[in-house]
Amino acid sequence: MRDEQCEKGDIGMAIERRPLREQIKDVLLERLGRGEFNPDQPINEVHLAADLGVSRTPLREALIGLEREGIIISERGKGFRFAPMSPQEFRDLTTIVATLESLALELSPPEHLKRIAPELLEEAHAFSAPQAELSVIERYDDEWHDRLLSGCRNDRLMDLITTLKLTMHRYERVVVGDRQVLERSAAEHEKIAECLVGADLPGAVAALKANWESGMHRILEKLGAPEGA
Amino acid sequence: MRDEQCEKGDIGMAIERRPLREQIKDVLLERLGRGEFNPDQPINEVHLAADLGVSRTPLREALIGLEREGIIISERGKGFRFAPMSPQEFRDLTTIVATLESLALELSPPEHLKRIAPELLEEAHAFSAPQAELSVIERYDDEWHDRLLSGCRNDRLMDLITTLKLTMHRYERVVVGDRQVLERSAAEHEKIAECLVGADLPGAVAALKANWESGMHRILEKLGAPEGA
DNA sequence: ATACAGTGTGCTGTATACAGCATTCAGTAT
DNA sequence: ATACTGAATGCTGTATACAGCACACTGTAT
Repeated sequence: MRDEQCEKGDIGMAIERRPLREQIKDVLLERLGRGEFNPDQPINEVHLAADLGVSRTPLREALIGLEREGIIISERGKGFRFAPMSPQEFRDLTTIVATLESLALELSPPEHLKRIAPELLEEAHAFSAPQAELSVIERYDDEWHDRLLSGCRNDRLMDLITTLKLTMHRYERVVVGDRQVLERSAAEHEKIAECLVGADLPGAVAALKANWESGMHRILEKLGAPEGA
Repeated sequence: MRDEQCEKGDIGMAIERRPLREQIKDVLLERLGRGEFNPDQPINEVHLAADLGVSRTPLREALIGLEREGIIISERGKGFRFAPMSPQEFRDLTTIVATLESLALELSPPEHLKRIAPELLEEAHAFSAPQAELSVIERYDDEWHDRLLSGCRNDRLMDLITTLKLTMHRYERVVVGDRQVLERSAAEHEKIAECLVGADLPGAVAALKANWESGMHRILEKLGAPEGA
């Protein structure tokens, strides 16, 4: 952790100082994304702080920061733990994010959507190309959605979507690397983009919601969860 | 702060121990609601901790907890401050909450809505009654909306709505006590309830959104903000 | 008068210490 | 063997200490 800090005194380099708690949050999220922590796993502050090379104080502050994002839960006397995962939670989150992304799309200026629609379509096509590298594919979905919503000027909404997606990434990791699943995703992106090219916003919104709905089913299937509510 | 803790050893009383940081959060929210803190006001941790009778550590933890809820902002080297208020932020939040409440209403079981619709209508009428006490009126809006959405079983959605409303209460305090404004609110509640009594969910959703929209305009007017985006 | 450098002060961010709590283990009674 | 009680241990939540930073003020140069 300390090795990653910028060296003080370098000339010409903008020194960005971030609180340790923010840096710790990033590291924990990265490790979580790599599967180093399990759902419902208790966190031993002393051990983890030693592992990260910091004292317990900024670690606790980082964990409290992640608590509100649904990634960590805490209970007095028992400390912090990684949040459990459940199919119901995933359904709940998907419903919310689909609605919020749809809202962001609706709030986007039409001229902006008109401008980016061809790029979005081209990228959906490119993703389907068999020569695309798998490591590129894995990040494709988030970036495509980011670009789709890049016109939305409601800052709180975009912040909220980002935060909620952080929580959902724990579930999505189940399907990373499944090429067939991601190809279906690209076909759905094409559908959305085609609607935008044709200036059919309601159609695009409906296709976006369908994209989330089918994505939810794919992941629930992988989790071995029943389809019902 | 310490005087508010339960005495250890009382017989027959369930001892609920909550971390100090959670208790501090509650106190800060209450004081904020009473107008004791101003938007954009810096927080002196040493002074505030002394004022609350605790050490800086749980206060910092509480502030970090409130940061995610948009009530506090922090910057390295400058500490914490109460979030500024801006008409644009209020617009953004209102748009989000209106959408999320509408989603919650749509997710509510129809039989539940059918059952509570008459109560909702009755309460909207009761609110219009001139004999209602002003202090009762002030809490009316939140409680009415809570009951309206009491059938929604998406826990994350309800949690999110509650959180976002915490942030919005800073703005709504501007109009508390304005009887005329709140009477218009009740008329809008009646309209929503009437749609539910008539099993017209789309109509209720539209009326709910209109309720938020007009509420937004009322508050923006009070803030002296222009109507444009 | 204005601009710049240095110093002092108060505050912030983090490390460490300590008291209390939750859990586990050992000993005793039935 | 099982149940209960008390002690030990590890961990959590909070208090305190300390180093570094941000800002205001003072003195000096132009």
